[in-house]
Amino acid sequence: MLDERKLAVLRAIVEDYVSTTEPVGSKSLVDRHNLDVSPATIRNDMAVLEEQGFIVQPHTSAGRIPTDKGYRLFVDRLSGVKPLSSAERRAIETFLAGAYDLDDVVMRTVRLLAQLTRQVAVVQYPSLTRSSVRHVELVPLAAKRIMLVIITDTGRVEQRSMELPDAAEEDSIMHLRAVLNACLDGRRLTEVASVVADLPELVDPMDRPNAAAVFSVILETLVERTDERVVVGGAANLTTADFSKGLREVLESLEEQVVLMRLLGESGDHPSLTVRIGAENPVEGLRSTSVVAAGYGTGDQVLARLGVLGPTRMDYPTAMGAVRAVARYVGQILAGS
Amino acid sequence: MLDERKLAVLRAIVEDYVSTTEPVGSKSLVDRHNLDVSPATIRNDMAVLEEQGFIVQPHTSAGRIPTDKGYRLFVDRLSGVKPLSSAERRAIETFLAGAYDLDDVVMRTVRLLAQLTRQVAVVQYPSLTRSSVRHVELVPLAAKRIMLVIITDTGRVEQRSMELPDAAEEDSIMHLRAVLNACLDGRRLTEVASVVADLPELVDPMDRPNAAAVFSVILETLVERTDERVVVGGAANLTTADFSKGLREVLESLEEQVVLMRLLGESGDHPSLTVRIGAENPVEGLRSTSVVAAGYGTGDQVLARLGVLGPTRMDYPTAMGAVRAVARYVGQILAGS
DNA sequence: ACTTGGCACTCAGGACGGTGGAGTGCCAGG
DNA sequence: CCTGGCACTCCACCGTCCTGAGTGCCAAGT
Repeated sequence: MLDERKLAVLRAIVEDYVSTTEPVGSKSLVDRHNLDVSPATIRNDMAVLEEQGFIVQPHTSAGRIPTDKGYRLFVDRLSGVKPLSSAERRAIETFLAGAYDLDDVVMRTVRLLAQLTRQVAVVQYPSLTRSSVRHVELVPLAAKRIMLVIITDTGRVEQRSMELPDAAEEDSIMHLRAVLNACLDGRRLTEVASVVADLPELVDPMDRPNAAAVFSVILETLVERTDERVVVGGAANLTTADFSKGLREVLESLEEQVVLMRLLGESGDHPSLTVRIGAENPVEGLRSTSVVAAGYGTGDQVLARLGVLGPTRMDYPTAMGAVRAVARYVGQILAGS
Repeated sequence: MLDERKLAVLRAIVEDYVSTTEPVGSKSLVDRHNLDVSPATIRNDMAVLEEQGFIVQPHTSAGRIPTDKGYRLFVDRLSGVKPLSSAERRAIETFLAGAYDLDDVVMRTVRLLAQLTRQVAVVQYPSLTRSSVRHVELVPLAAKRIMLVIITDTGRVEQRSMELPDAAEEDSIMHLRAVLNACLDGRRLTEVASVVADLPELVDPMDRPNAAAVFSVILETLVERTDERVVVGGAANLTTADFSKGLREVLESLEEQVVLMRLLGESGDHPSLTVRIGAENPVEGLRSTSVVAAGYGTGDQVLARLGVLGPTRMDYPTAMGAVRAVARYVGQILAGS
């Protein structure tokens, strides 16, 4: 149905349109790429491609531009993942190696991705539900007020200050802390709920009310709160691509955590590259953008996802290369700390 | 030099221009506001105002628009701070009251400000240098690796994972932790440097190398690192105001922490409202924007600053009202937690 | 059965020119 | 010092024309 040349034509159209931002016509195609046929032939091919829905013309007698479906075919069958230059690889390594903090890693990653791809970068913090507890700390702040700090093996630190029902002695808080650490240390967060249910028995009856309060906050923080943090960077890159009035819509979407999560793909269990093009996108208002995302993690374990967002007219091979490479390096960094 | 009426004219011009985005002429001025004079008179006044540099015409025979100097005069002498409606006050209260976390407070504040003013909101985290230590926690992660967590009285939690020179027993870490808390608890961060200098003597000689490492990281984190965190929200509001191509520049500036700090005003010791108009702005690239900022804190203590950023053509009275009100409420919330 | 050159056709976008209207500056008279 | 009148300026808008890039189709060639 689509012979070899027609595919080549589609590829050429995508490439040209991405680099020039202008509808591409049969003439300019033949001399830019060395297709050994005449413009007329190309026109026939283009007519077919258009009929099949891979390209359209913005108006009669203008060049063609790819449709979402066209990009999809391009990504699936016509283009590979462009590997980074060695200079870029080194840049990534040195840039990420300097980080000393989970926050810092995430921040640097966002900047890096944005700079590498000249698109908007989106990085999700290592998922809470996939990490395990490394330490629980209770810090007395006032008579009836403590701060709860939970540290995970991925380096995430969740903190929450809370009111206690009863005034508590330093001792009883320390005891509670010991119990918590003994029972929760090393547990996957998904197990926490069941473990916590059994805890009250281990606590001095006097302290039960306080303990119960703490337990419920722990559950709230670790289990119920799905709020996975997401960081965005490089929004300035949106100005290059003219979304005309849609820009506002895009910027607004980027400020909503929930939207960003859906964007990266809630499933996200496999580390491979995911590409969502235009209307494939689950988010209303980002229907004119594409997302290239990948999971990252330590070893085989996928902790979270990261990616870039840009206009559907995006340099997919490069974006995919950058996302994949960065995801790998971030995984290494996290594994090593 | 500028009589009463000329000032009224300037005020009217600013108000009209802000609300319509269009140059305002003598005719439309007289019937919109009830100045009891003829357009011709107004024209004379406008000629004077223009000569003095308060207004300009974009081109001959168009209306006038205010200059930075004009806005400055408007803010200083012609407009008060518009108090919020009671509905807005209630909205602020309920919205902020729901926060359970410093992070949460900051995030909510940003959203609130952005929504209230329809501008870009900028909120700085409570300054480290102005807070005091409430607790220091050392969490063993591996044989030679610990996580250092510092909690301040403003609710900020700074964390940092670090490598130790020697493997350390749980005991010696707990001891170090006790020493640190005994000596640092309640200290202003500015005092930390001198206190830490005396610490090594209190530590078992065996543990000195590890202790030294920890101390130096504490200093790095609390003292040397000026990196005050700043959060931005409502960037989508920039699209309404047409900066044309300057938009990219503005967005880029907003992604740089350092720039944002300078924007809010590094001085920032007084809690009162600060307005920076156009070229008054210290930041290259934000010369076409204005910033309305205020300090916030608990009681008389200024912890940090927050504000909004928008085009010079901005509704100053409203923005000032919102910023002032939000700053106060945030102070209250922080004081109460 | 493709490919090719030729040809007529379409249409967005830039250049040109005219017009209307909002706004101005200036002046002479109240 | 204010005011009405008047001539002037120039942007924004509108229709027109024109050009060029690009197309679809067809008939001829391989």
